[in-house]
Amino acid sequence: MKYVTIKDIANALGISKSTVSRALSSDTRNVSERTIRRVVEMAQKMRYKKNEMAVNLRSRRAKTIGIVVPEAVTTFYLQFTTAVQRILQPQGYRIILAISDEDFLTERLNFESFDNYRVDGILISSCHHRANLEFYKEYVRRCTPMVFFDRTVADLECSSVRSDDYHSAFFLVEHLIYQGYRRILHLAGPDYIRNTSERLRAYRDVLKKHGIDYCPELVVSAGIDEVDGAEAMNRVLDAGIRCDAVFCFTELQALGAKKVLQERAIHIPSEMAIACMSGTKLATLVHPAITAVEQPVEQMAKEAVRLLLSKIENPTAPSETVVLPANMVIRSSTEK
Amino acid sequence: MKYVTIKDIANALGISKSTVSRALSSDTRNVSERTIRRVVEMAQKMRYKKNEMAVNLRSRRAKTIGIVVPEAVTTFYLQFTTAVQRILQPQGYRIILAISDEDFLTERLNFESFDNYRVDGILISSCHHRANLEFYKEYVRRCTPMVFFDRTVADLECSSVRSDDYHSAFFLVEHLIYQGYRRILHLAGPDYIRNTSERLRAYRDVLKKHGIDYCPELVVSAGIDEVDGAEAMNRVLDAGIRCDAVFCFTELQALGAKKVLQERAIHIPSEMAIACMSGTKLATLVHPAITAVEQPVEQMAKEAVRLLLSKIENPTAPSETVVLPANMVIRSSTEK
DNA sequence: ACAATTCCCGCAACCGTTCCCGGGATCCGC
DNA sequence: GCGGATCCCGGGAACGGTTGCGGGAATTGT
Repeated sequence: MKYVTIKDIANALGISKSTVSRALSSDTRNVSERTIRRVVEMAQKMRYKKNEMAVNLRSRRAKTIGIVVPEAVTTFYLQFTTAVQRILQPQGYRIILAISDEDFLTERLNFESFDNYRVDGILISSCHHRANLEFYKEYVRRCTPMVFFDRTVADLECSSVRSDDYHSAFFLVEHLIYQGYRRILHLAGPDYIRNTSERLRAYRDVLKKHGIDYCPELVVSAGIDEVDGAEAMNRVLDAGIRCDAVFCFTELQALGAKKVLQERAIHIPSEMAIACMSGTKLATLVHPAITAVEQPVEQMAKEAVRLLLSKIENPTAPSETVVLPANMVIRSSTEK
Repeated sequence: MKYVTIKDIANALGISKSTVSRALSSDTRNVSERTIRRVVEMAQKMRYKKNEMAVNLRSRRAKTIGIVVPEAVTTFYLQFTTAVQRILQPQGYRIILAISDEDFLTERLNFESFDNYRVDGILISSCHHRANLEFYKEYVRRCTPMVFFDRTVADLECSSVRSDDYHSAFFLVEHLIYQGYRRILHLAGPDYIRNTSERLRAYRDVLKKHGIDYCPELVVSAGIDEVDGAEAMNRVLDAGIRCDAVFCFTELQALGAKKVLQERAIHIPSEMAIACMSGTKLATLVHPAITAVEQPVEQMAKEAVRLLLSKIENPTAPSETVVLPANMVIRSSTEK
């Protein structure tokens, strides 16, 4: 458990620790080949491991990126994290992941912890787009390198990456209409997520475009997970509200709703279509597979990393907002 | 971007940095109440944030736990991580997560990186139970506090936590038999995962117990994910191999197999039952819901943390192997 | 009034590494 | 043989905290 230090190596070889340090970073013009060989061999023999903490303190760079995600139930954030890791690991960065568990106080704690730890930069998907606004602003003011992704925040002078929610929602709903569905139920998201209003706006705009009246009873607020989706679906059916398609805010909602439909022996898609935003592999795994809008995870990770690295290099660089197109994948749940 | 240090506070107040340090840790018997108040106020005003790296270096403790997981596709490891975080965060620990992506070289890199970083302890689920054996042994020999969980490793003098694979697999297969299924297909796991042989052994033992002949063609190796499961299922059906139930190594395999069955209009569970190990919420979300063995995640996290903390306190403490019972949840996919 | 104790605070070393600076040795050219 | 460049190496100050030790001032006891 006692770790060997460069001082130990220096003593063993009877040279100074500065030389050892230089030898280990193979600074060829300041230390002879022979010495390098001797040091490297001794380091190997003594099983020396560089203490990263000391390096970080000295260099004032942690070589670490923090990622704050709202939850770890959906695989989306993990795919994102994995993608970021694949890009940044070869560049010598460590990735720290913190899960806010949909609680904005935990999120704040996680964020502060990263900052105390002097990470080089932070990627964050906010779990509440208003509650922590002032908190974020403070960090933005202090030029902490940070980039929002997926669940971004309005009114903030900060780089962000998200997919084009409005248009993809628009196309998705319009697809339902083209398939002949008319009374489209919308399981909306909670109001603390910014995307909720975007998707609702798209929904209304599509109806207007196609001359369909907007019925308030066809829009129900339904949380984000499968329990929320199932409950909402049951409420609607029990209330006798007539509809022939469901447009869900999340994939989990859709799975919950789908299960309710199947248990009630309502056939998908002939009696009721189902489609959702935020689709992942899950939507393809079930039967029937669900038509969904999928976020371009890899692409988002790539852009987020690019923006973050640019902020790290120059904290006062102008912010950038990247909006990526999302893919709509049509599957059997909406093919009449 | 320039962070305030205790030295800055000391200068601003015209006192020494030792006093500031003591005041900030509210060392009441070595610094006066008045000074503490002045320091705390000034710290607040100057937006001082303690540099954790410096503290760690000095105290020689990173107050950090590293978790190495094989993949982040299944939610199991994230639930585990979330659970660990919930236990350890209140105790002032940070959690670092590294994803090996089922690659043992990446795993090695991740592990070494944690060690270089002098984390207090490491929780690891191995992605290959043989490839890195010598590597692990070296760390065990050096008394690095580490605990294996879920995918554990044999022949290693190290604490570990896993669920009782053999018995739960046994019960699961036996359940199929009690339901009247006789020709049970086993989609086995890859041989680099230790559990593969355990589950296969259980499968054979159940058959023997019930006097059913073991047919080699009913055991096919099938990777771990849904693509593997679907391919294997297709191969078996195309080869005309007769069976009336499928016992899957993983949940994803089961979902892949289930999809193939449904696409071929083979009814579940009347024509073919399906059951799997490593079940999560996913198994409940699909229709019909899949009978599965679920690992006691929270319990595993609790035990893993307990074992790890004990190793951290006393690195030479004797190792312990904890085997927890897993739950079998019977669902409609196996009810004839 | 004086010794003993208590109370605060500053000095300086330390954690393990990097890196600037300076100095001795060797080499080259003239 | 001498000035200057080049090559290696050691000393020591950082990075930002914590902590043992010691000392001066204030308080207490007799």
